[in-house]
Amino acid sequence: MDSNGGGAAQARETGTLGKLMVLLDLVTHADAPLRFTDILALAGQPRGTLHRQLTHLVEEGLLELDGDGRYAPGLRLLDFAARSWARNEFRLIAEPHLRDLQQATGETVHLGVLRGQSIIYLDKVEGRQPVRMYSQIGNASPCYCTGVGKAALSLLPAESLIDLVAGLRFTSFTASTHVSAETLLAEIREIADQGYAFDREEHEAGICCVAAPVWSEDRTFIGGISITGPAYRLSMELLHQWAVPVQLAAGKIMEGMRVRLGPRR
Amino acid sequence: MDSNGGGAAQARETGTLGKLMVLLDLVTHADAPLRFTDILALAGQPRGTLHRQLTHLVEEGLLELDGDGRYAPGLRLLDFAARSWARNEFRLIAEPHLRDLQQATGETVHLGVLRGQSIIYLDKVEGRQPVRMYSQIGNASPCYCTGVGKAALSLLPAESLIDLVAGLRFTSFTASTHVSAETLLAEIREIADQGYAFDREEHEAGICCVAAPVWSEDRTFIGGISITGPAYRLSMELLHQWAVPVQLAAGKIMEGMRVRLGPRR
DNA sequence: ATCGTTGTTCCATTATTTGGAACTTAATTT
DNA sequence: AAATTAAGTTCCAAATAATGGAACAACGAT
Repeated sequence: MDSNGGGAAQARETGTLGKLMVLLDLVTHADAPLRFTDILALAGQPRGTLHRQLTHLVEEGLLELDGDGRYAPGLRLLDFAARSWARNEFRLIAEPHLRDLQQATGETVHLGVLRGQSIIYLDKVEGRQPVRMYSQIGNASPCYCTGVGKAALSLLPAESLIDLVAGLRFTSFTASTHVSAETLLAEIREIADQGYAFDREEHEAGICCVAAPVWSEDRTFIGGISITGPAYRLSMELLHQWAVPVQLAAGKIMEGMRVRLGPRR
Repeated sequence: MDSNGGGAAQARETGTLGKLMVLLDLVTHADAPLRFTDILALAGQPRGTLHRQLTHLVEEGLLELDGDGRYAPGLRLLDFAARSWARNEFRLIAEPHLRDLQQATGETVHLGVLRGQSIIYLDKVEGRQPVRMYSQIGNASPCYCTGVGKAALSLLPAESLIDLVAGLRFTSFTASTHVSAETLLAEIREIADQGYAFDREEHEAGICCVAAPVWSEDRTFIGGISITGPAYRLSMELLHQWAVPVQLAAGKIMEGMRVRLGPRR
């Protein structure tokens, strides 16, 4: 369902916009279009206020209201996202290297960055597999149970890391998901030392990965890349072997960023 | 570039939100990240006001501010869009039929819906290449020079059509792009009669398509599906032949919507 | 027909946004 | 290095928009 996806409905200091974004979050996180009354219960606002807010969101195309009075996410969001994705510098620079890594290993390669407590997947390159689960791009996943997430956390300065981890609410997706700050922090330290991370079926049963951290010098992007696949095919031994190419690819991406953005930053 | 993309910066009656969305449009439509001063010039607002607005957008993750003080679209937009896309009922129902159509013809198949003056592409099924989300999905294209767009327009009641066309600003993308309301309206009438539309390299040189209109009974979705490909491979004769299967697929999608959403609407 | 539910509109009160100007910081020129 | 210009940030009284309670409509079910 919702997992913890980055702490949706916190009171932010962004005035009117913040309140509207909470609503947008509510509707986009729901499993199905919501009726006015459903939102009323969830948002806990006066009817008149909520009605106007929803109307504004609909007029702007951020939400859509169907013939049965149900609110769904608006398609304008797709337009915004398509632009945001097409032009993202980090992704553009990383793409060829992701492709190389996919070629070399034959498995699916991901690029993700840390935003708040979540990893947002920026790109994905997969083999010829007929199953197209390309919904992964744009998806937000928890940072504490994904390879890319833990790799990203290993880049944070001690204090930020403590703060972030303190705010996590752990959801146990599988038997091996971290459920305490202590064990997570211990693993993060280990990852920081060795320079790569594993996901041992911590987010999804049967799926594991090796990941390496990637960052831009201006710290706009703190993230990672990973090689992901089914556990029956990817032994821990194999994953250990792949740690090297993943780290190499990560290095090339960072080098690309330096060249692209200029040396002094 | 920008084409005309649906009339970005109109003064809407959505209060604070409308003003912020204009800014978001500005930044996402730009070809590169914008400096504060660039936005200041484009938006024509007092510095203090603009600064607070941008700060709010950044705090909400809708924009991002890099180390050089340049504003880029925020990654939270991707998260919203991924959800909005994954759950879209129209797309979910259409997908298997798009797949069938791709199999039958071997060419790329698109699903798009009308939003304002633009077609927003909701899905795309292509040959052996793995789909890259957002490569086309989510993109907004003009309605007057795409097969899906003209098919969608043919569904509008006379009055809405006139209004919409009256508001168009025609951009001549190729030699065959419609540049006047008269010729466009004439073709739309023809399309309404025959039930399918062509794009004869009107948006992009060398690319043509056949499209059929698709709509949901509650008129939440007014759109179309198309088979698209390079003109050297797709003769007009071939496109004429494909008009039948495209219309059949469109029919099945509409039938699927009826079943899914219930008969009385 | 009546009642309860759901959705919409209205308007005085309240809170937020506005925009001009003063201020700080960074970059460029002399 | 000092002076000058540009770029970015903060402040606050005035203008504007959001709020929320209540009254009003529309719809379904009994």
